Amino acid sequence: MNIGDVAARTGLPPKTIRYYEEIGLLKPPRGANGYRAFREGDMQRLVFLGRARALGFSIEDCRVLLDLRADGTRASAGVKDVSQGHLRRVEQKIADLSGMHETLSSLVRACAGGTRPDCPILDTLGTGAAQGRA
Amino acid sequence: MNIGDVAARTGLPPKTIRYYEEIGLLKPPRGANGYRAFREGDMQRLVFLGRARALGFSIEDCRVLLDLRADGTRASAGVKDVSQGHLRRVEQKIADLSGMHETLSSLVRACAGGTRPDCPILDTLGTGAAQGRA
DNA sequence: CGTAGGGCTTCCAGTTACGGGAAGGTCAAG
DNA sequence: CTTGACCTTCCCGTAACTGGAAGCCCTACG
Repeated sequence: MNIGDVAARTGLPPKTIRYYEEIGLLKPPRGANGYRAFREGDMQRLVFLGRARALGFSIEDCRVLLDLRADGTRASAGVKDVSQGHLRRVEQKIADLSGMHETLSSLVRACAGGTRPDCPILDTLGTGAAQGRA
Repeated sequence: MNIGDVAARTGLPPKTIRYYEEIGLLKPPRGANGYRAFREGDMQRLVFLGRARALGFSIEDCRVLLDLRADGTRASAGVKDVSQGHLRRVEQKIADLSGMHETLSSLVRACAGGTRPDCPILDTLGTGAAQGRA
């Protein structure tokens, strides 16, 4: 299978697939013409990568997960560790963004938005750091 | 004031301050020795930048906000536009991350985590895409 | 007065995970 | 045999810095 077919089937752009090969996530053999000749197993790895990336796993996490999958034995513990670590980072990010969201939405609500020269948003960013929580 | 003092007072690392100058966000004059000589106004811009960045505004957003602030007249409308745009992007990000969080936490819950060779996380990532929502 | 230290300067490279685009080989169809 | 779609590699650009090297400057101490 050529890269175009694999791209169509996995939903991953050819550029991304080449990149994954470049960083060693898969090693499709080459045909006589120099084209990558993807096997079924390469496709499976790419599907795996696409799903893991969609869940926000980093490339390095994906590398570890692929190794654990290939390992076969004692996979669960490692996989769960990696996933929990990622889950915690996601939770932290959500918390950070929620904090920003709260402040931002209160600022936007407080701003009249017309042609008035005084803007509570600029005031808050520029001078005293006080800001209401609603 | 030298860059070290400014860094201490604004909480921004010297590297970051130099970077902000490099991309044109401020232009502190130089002393005879080549050192940056920060004025009060430079400090104020940096404080502004620090707060805006902490709220997640992009550098380009910050540039616009600083311009609007310097402009003086008709600031509110533009500032509100920029802030609302940013707020929407933050909301989108939270939504994306919440989706990941839901799937991830259900997967982690489903994984026994011991030395068992079968792992529902690997199974979900590797084969059929079905996954319970709780 | 010499030197040791800390602070300042610039420049270069690396980070994450690709995307855009150029230059050029290959393949199937008409 | 040419055309057009596909493939290849290579290099640059992204956001917002951070780390580190090489080298100048300034203050203080003995």
